[in-house]
Amino acid sequence: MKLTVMGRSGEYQPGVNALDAFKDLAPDARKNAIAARHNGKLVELMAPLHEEGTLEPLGFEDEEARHLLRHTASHVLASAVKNLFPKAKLAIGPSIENGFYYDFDVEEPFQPEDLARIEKEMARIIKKNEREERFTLPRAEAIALMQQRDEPYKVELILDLPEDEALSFYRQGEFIDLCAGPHLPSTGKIKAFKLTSLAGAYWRGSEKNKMLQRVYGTAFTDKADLEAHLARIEEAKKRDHRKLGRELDLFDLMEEGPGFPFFYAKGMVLRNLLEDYWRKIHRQAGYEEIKTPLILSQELWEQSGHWENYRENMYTLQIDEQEFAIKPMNCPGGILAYKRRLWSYRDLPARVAELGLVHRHEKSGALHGLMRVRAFTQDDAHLYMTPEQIKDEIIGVYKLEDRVYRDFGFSYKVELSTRPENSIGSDEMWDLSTRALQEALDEMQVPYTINEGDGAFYGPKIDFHLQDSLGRGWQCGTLQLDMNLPERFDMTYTGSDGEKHRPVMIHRTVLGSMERFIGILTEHFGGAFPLWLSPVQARILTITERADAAAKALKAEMEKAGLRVELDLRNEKIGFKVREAQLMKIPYMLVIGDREAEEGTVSVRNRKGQAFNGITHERLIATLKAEEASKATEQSDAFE
RNA sequence: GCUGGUGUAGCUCAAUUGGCAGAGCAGCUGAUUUGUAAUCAGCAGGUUGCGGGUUCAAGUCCCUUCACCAGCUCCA
Repeated sequence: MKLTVMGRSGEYQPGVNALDAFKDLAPDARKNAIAARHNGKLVELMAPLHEEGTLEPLGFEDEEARHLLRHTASHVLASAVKNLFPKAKLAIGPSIENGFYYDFDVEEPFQPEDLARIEKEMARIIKKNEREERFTLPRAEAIALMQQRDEPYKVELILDLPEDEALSFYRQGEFIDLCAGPHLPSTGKIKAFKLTSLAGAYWRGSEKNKMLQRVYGTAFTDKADLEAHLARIEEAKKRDHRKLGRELDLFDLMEEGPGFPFFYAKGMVLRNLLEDYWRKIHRQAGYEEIKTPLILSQELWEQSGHWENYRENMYTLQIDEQEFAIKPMNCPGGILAYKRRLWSYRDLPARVAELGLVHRHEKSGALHGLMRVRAFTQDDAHLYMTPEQIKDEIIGVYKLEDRVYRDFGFSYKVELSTRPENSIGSDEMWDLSTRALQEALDEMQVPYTINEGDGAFYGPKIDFHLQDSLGRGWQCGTLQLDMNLPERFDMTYTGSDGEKHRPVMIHRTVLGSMERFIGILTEHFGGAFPLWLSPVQARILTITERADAAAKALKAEMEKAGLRVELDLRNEKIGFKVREAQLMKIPYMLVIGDREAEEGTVSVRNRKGQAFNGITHERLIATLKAEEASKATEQSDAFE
């Protein structure tokens, strides 16, 4: 049979493997190959091939090959753990983005010091360059083997696999694991690895199950790549919004208010700028704005279904012997506002926005800076429409979301979440709503993934996910289609036929919550916000006190133009003042000494460290105003 | 909520086998009037997260609790 590698062909017996074919046809590529693609399909290098066709060597740069290498690394980890802790039971150990993990059931949880020991043992296994040998067994023998080796979790896994299939195993020295593969031919290809952390993780991801011990690690073919990866993580930690929030005096959390963030003066400037922007684009998109109460009666929450489905997350209180709850969502209040009067089909669609402060009792372990808090302001909106208007309204919301994320320079991922277990409403309603969302996405040709069973209890939803500095995804925008609450609250509008009809409702957010969005923004820009969002846009630095008058005059002039300016008149050296302004990531430092005071100019230094001398006040203000209006994320070089 | 880890001055971190709680930065005072990332000197700053226990003696060992960090679960 004929195999072609990078344009060169050769004749082979069926059962030849990729390693042998590369030896003849692509000896150079063989060295870096950690896997191969055979007629478009990923194969391991030692797997016998039975079909003729093309064979492509895959190095570490290939994503699938990378996963394969790290999957083998997870086997090395498991085999090292079994050597050191013979009683450890194996659970699962996949490759993940940027690394791998393996879950173990051990009597004593691992300690951080254990990682070094395990790493040492892994290094020994890698040095021995043990072969990964695949073999298959019929189901009964597979179960017997795993029982004999005392691996109850593996037995449980086998019992869930199809009954008529042979099961594949990999042997690596003494170590044997139930595994679909594919793998490296031998452990020696793992040239650089590191165990990064320990954590608990529930067996099969359910908190009803036992908590196992998870060991995380990462692996590369090159030491330098590993170093670079670890350095990148260190660098990303410097962008952590919790650190920057404190350093830049924007916001913080205190022990006295777990999950209840403080916003300081500068953080509020940023927040108010965001709100200004938000109000403007919503006005343009045909929304009106309302505000509903923080506290509403328990009865209302019973009617909405929140009491039944969301109760453990709600804060409650008693007023004059009546039960009330602090709102965890804005919809019931919005619905009451809708029901205050009669509606005509001519009034629809109605788009009603609300910056609504909600409180939710999140579990203590879930809290995370501004990303996951217990009190947050959703940039909520409720859209009421006739069934015919659904698709257009979904598209309208989607376009608004897309436009906003673009304005901030974010890329995002879209997920469609379907009916969860605890839900209200009929099957038909769920079908209809889910299909409407799907059709709208398809019509706009938006790529999305489906998140089965992750919808709101009252309807399916489309979620928009943004990433933080460490690549963790956070849901910000959401678009939820709801045919249930209109039913529950008996919402109506009068149609052209004079009859009462049921409106359809969309719940949506764009930023998600002001808090989370500010957290993401802070990390995205590493605290160096674009000029239009910078709490302080410029700081005037004097060389000596002889420049004080000129500095004050410039500040007044800039403030008149609507710019946010600070003055640093302290008796300090200019280098010191520059350093402090730089650390606060202030976009423009305006230096005034004797020369500038006399000429009526400034020396402009931007955040990137470039300095421009002899800039007139008019030019300075005009340039800054232009950069601000453009919403540019890069600093202006118009001073050159 | 669960598993593991960590809590020392406003911030970043020291403190040997249990033996007098310390440094840098920030703050205050004084001197210095300075040209693009740290001027010098002095002063002050603490129930070592909270509560209990062991001990002649606890930042250090034990228990409880709170908060934070990583992950799991759950979610904007």
